[in-house]
Amino acid sequence: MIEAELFRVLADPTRRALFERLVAREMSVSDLREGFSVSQPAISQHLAALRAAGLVEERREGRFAYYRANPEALAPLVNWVDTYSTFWPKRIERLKDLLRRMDQ
Amino acid sequence: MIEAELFRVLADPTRRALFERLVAREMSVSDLREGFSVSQPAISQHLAALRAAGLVEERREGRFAYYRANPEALAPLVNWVDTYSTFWPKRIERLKDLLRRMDQ
DNA sequence: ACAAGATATAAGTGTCAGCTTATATGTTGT
DNA sequence: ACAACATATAAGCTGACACTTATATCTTGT
Repeated sequence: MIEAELFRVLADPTRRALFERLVAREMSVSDLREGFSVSQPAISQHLAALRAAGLVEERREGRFAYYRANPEALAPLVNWVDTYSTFWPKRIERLKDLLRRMDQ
Repeated sequence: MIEAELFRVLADPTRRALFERLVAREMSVSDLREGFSVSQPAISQHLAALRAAGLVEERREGRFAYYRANPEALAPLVNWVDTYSTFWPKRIERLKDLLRRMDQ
């Protein structure tokens, strides 16, 4: 049942987009605001939700707050998906492609 | 963006539980009702949502409706999870090992 | 034909999540 | 010290959604 919070938190598109951007690189709240049409408090609230789920971590530096993704927190979701995605062959091919792309 | 509907539909715990039971085996709506505290219409509504997302399929037989899971519909979710959990270094190694073993 | 059964749809309701504006808290530079 | 800045928190509003009961639709057995 541990995946419940992850599903709930990641169900929101804005929150998913924030997480995705933070996987690429660490960013401040102001950085994150760019490209989103919501207010700064909304961003902060989403970050708090992601943080409560362990999906992002915060590093404070003066008046700035830098956030970065913690993909390991996806583990329960990965487990769930692995359990129920029984169509392995295609998935293996996709994983190979993915790893090839990342090796460069 | 294709994973959006999957996240939304699977965010509901009751719906996830229904899907999980239907992965194990095909069941009628009445069968599914057992173990849940919600009404029959609620079950039907959840099944309709799962069906719209392609996560379950229906087979009619007389006055019965038999549902079964279609795990392949998880593909976009699997893809998303793989994309972002691959940034988890240990998972990369695990996946590489897995693929090496499967190449033989 | 009709009653009982299985499921779906309709309509209404309450709750909650995400949004907003306003404000608080803490920090930096002058 | 104070103004500007970066972020967080508070409070209130609104829409979406999961639920309910009531009813419709279709099927089966007598």
